[in-house]
Amino acid sequence: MNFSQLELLRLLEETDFNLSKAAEKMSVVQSAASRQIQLLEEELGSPLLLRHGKKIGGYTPLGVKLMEEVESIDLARRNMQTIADDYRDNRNGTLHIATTHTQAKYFLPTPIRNFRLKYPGIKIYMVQSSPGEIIDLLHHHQADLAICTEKLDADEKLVITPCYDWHHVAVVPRNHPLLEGDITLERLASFPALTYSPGYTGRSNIEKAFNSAGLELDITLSAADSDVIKTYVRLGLGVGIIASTSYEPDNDNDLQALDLSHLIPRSRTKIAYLKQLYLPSYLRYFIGELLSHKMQTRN
Amino acid sequence: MNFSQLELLRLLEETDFNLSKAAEKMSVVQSAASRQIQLLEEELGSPLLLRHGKKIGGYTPLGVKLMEEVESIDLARRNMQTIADDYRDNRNGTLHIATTHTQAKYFLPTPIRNFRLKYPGIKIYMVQSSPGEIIDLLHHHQADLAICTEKLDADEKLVITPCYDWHHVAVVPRNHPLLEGDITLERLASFPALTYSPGYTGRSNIEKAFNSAGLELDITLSAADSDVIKTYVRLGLGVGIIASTSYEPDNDNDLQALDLSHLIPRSRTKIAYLKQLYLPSYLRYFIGELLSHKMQTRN
DNA sequence: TTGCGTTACGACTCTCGTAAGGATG
DNA sequence: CATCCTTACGAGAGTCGTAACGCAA
Repeated sequence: MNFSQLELLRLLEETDFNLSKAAEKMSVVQSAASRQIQLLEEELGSPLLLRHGKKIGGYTPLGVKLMEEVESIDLARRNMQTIADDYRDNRNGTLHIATTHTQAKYFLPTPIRNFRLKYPGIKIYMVQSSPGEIIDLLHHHQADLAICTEKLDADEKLVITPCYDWHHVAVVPRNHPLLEGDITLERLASFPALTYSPGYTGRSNIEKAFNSAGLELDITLSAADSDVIKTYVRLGLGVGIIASTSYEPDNDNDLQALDLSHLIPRSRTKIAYLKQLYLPSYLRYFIGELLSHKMQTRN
Repeated sequence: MNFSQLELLRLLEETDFNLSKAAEKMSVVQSAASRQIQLLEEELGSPLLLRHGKKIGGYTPLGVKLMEEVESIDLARRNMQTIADDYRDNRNGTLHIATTHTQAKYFLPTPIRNFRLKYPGIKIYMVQSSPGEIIDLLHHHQADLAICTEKLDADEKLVITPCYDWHHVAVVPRNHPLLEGDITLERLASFPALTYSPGYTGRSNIEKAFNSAGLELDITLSAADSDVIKTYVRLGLGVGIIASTSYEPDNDNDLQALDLSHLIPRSRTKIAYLKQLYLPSYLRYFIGELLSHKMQTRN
């Protein structure tokens, strides 16, 4: 048994059990990969892969059980490298952040600027994606840190820390009829609405609010990103419902924002990382920056 | 990085950082071991071992950090082997039990007999030792399961399950003056006592009882084992204080047992195993036997 | 026929063991 | 001077890549 064999076994899952592709990811030829898998199966005394004819269909039940241990070994090995790298020179390294548009554009700029001042040598990779995929990226070691609002519920493999709370605002062009009179869910529901796609940035809380009031929101346009929503609000398509943090008075002074915190439950943006993952010093620092920045966030 | 290098690094700790001995345990020559350690250090980019001249003094701080991950890898690899073996044939295997004399002689015979009926192919190795050493055996993977009363307190690496409760009895030859009148701590303390060595079989509870009563017990003889104590009680050296389970009416009818459950706190015998360790099916069965047998244990 | 996994075999790389060297107490 | 770690080098084991084969859609 050796690390390459286990890595290969792990890569099979990511490649839909295509040995050729897994071999390529390991920079070896198929035949070598085939042989290594066979050696591992021979050593353990039972087949680990289901073979339909000459096609690999998946793990055997034994294989599935073993994969838990393989994951654990893989993680520990990554940690060893991380620890050693961090020890040798904690000013270099990489930081892979997975987050949504809203966080990337409106929350992260300041923490990242502060972080760069202290760790200019760290290369930052930011992946923007949907909350569901962000979680996947964490689990597949393609991101060190996730920052988002939705889909971060109890997950025993993750450490999840609340970062900051925020609420939604309605944005409308100046002189919009909504601006006259009190804001209620009923009045909001009487206009066409523009807001986030399902699964993004507190969309679930918006639905919760209208559903429990027995109202249905007429959503004309769903987008993953506040800027798209604002653009179409400017075109007069309806009332935008976005995160308060996404309304920038300086740039958005042609729009007016209306506090909805009394109508729609507040949302909580969280930070998540793998529980067993070793955090190098710069990553701990960055998390500290995120958590301290939340204090200054307007509510 | 490969498993042998990590195993070698781990063995250094067990051999007082004697590379020659560690190499021997791996069945390789010193020079090969030396080279492998160097390759690992080179790969990680920093020294892992403190070298005083040409002598290895211990791990570097980096080395210490890495050892946690090495332990984790080692455990997962053992688990893989166990899982595969268990899957291929769960009727063969080995069961390493670490326990004390008292459990081995008076508690385990029945569960082990029952276990053998179901799993005749499993080789049972029983190590008798002191509670402190029993814990060590678990941590060093030299025992799968520990059964004892003392020293099994909260340990985050262990799963500890209560097995059965018992109390102490005083044993004396027939016609001993202690037999006339009520049993009190004071009267007990007035005779020379024979009981377990410190750290064995509820000795801590015995001390607790006498200490909190402000009494000092005159312990003439301490032994690790109930049979030795009974032997000297028969010679008239004094009053024996042993586990109730160690008094066998059939064999010990020349002695009389006096219940001390109202004087000395009850003791609890526990089962422990490593939290991260995979338990093969026969081991889970054996634990089940232990836990169900406790029901039948006389109190 | 193309794609994918397995088998066969020669070339190469890597690790081991032997043996000599050097440091420490 | 005995113990222990390191260095040097040749022999051997193990892995890889090329190439041919087998099976399925």
